[in-house]
Amino acid sequence: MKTVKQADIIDVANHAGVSPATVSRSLNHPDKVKPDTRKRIQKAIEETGYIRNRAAQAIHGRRSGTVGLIVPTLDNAIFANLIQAFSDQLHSSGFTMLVATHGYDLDREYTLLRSLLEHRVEGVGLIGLDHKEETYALIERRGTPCVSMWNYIDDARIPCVGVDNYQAGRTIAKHVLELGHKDIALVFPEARGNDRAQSRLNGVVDVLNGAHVEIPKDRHIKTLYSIKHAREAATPLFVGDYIPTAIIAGNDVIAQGVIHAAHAMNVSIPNDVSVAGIGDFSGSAHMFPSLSTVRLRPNKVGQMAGIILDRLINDPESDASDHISISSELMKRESTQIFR
Amino acid sequence: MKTVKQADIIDVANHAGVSPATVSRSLNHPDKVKPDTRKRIQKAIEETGYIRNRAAQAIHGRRSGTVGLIVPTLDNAIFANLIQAFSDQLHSSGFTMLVATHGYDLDREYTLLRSLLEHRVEGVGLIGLDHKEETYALIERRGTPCVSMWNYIDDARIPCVGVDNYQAGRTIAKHVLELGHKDIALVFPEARGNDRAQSRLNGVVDVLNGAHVEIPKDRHIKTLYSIKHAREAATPLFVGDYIPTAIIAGNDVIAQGVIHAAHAMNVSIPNDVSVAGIGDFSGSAHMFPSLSTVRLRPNKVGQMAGIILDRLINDPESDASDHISISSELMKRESTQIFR
DNA sequence: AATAATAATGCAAACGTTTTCATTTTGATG
DNA sequence: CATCAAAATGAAAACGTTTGCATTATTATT
Repeated sequence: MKTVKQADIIDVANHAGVSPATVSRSLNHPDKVKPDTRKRIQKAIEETGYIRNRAAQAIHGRRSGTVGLIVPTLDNAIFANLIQAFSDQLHSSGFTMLVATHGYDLDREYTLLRSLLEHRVEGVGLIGLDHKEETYALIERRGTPCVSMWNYIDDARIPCVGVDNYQAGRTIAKHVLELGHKDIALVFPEARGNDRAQSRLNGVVDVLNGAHVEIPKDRHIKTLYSIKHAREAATPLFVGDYIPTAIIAGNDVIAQGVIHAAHAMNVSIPNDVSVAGIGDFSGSAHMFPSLSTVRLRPNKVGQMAGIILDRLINDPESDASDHISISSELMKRESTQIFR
Repeated sequence: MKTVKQADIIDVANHAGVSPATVSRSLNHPDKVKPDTRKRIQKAIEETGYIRNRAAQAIHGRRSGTVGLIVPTLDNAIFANLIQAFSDQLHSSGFTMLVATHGYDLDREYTLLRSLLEHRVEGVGLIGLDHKEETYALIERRGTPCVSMWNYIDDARIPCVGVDNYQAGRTIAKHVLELGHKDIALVFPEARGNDRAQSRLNGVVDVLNGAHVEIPKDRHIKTLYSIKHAREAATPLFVGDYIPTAIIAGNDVIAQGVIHAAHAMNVSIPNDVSVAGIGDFSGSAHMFPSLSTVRLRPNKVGQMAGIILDRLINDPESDASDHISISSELMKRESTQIFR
């Protein structure tokens, strides 16, 4: 590729026989230039192949037209919906999205935030509320509009719109209790450094303890976030006579792993054991048996977060301390049933 | 949020008692400034909370440090792996990724490309090879480094690294034929405007026709890309006596829908009907029955595309016409068996 | 100690736009 | 046709950096 000299605004101006100022105006305030010249300029733009340089605009305190999004990973169905909705919403407000992923490394998250700020993003979206002090400090110091997604917490330090994971945990635990189960096992991802998982777990445990149901240590399994891992991790639950009557999984993927483990051990779901997930991922409704779970509506979260961020950016006077909880709902399906 | 005056390089310079030029050098060519002053500058940067303005750098013909990625949608497991690997690879070369989605609308894709070029991305990644003439023309006119991902075609107009979807189609069709099946049905997404699906379909059909196996019209089902849709679309295949002995699905999601349809109609997989997919999505290995499919290795594609794009950007002399095919492999699992 | 070479720094121009202010053109009004 | 207001345009400064060149400080060499 040879680096061709790209047309700039001056080339266009010369080509159209006007001053650069007029070209600029024609682009940014079309009503301020005579329709006739505007047409001439338009023609010159096409003929020269001119494309505005946003860097040069941005330098004038003008808007960069970008927002940043920092997520742990893209490679995860959980976030896909969320990000897509967030992106769509902001795009409809004229923003382009800069995305960076940190792979659950909070140090890296901080570095990425700095990098996005170098690009002068007008706002940032973050996932969750578990961030380094430096990260919070940087956002506050610069006054960057910011919204946290996915997790909802009452007293969050930054505006957040999310699922109330704690509530979701409570919902599914109540469901299981109401079916009459007492011998309950938990299969959850490691909660440290993952506030979503922690909140769910808290919700579940609080409800169970409230009903005087204790979970012995060997019935609280920790697993990684994959079907395969969950399957392996859950298998010990199905050996011997001491089998729980219900299992609550930290999310639907894990629940699926649990169900596979049960099948492999010739344990019938839900006749022998009820299994419940959290999340209602695409597919959960179509599994066999279909999975009882809690619908979290990530696209609503993303969309709402986009709206909030847009408001924070364009109307800085607006109350910056929004905390929006997107309601979740129990999806009772085949994988849970009454304890006989 | 009140807009605080953010520190610029001059503030830092004053703070450190040096000239702006020295600050700039200290940042960009640290070896060119005395360790002592460098330390002083570093301190001033921290105290003022200075963050470089990349727009101002970019204006100097310096690099913007961004690459653009335009995808149909993020909300799709197919692309998740791919994008993540692409992003990781480029991040390790120091780029930040600008992402935009067009929702399978090629007009919008063109608009997005323009928008990314306004941001002076140093390169762009696209999905597939089906683009508007304007899109190709714009890329060529500006000489923007560009790589197309996911689909591999011999004579592609731009560098591409992808799965050979045609080959994948051939592979799975051969597998089914080798098992002895002759009564074969196809369940594919609409191929128009989707060159990946089209290539797969071509591969399948070519092999079948080569073996003189014809697919009657009513055994070539079209469906949308979702488990639910595929399930509904495939159901008619299982009514009556005239049931195929094998079904090839355009991808694993559709295959899963087909399997659900079969179960619902009391048709046993693979005893009554063999089902094969394409893609080997996460989960396909753990379904019941586990799905025979073709592994496409999207992460390899993303990674390789990142490498190519980096090379195209940093070494413009390099041959720009790379066409890399990532090999796929047959994953024989439980959902297909020999025709008795 | 004087000189030469080298390292460190500063000055000012440049990058591609936008915008303020001044100037010119246009059109309306008397 | 003269005058004035309004509309359209241009000239030049500004934005926050980087960099080539000039200058000054430092170190090595004799």
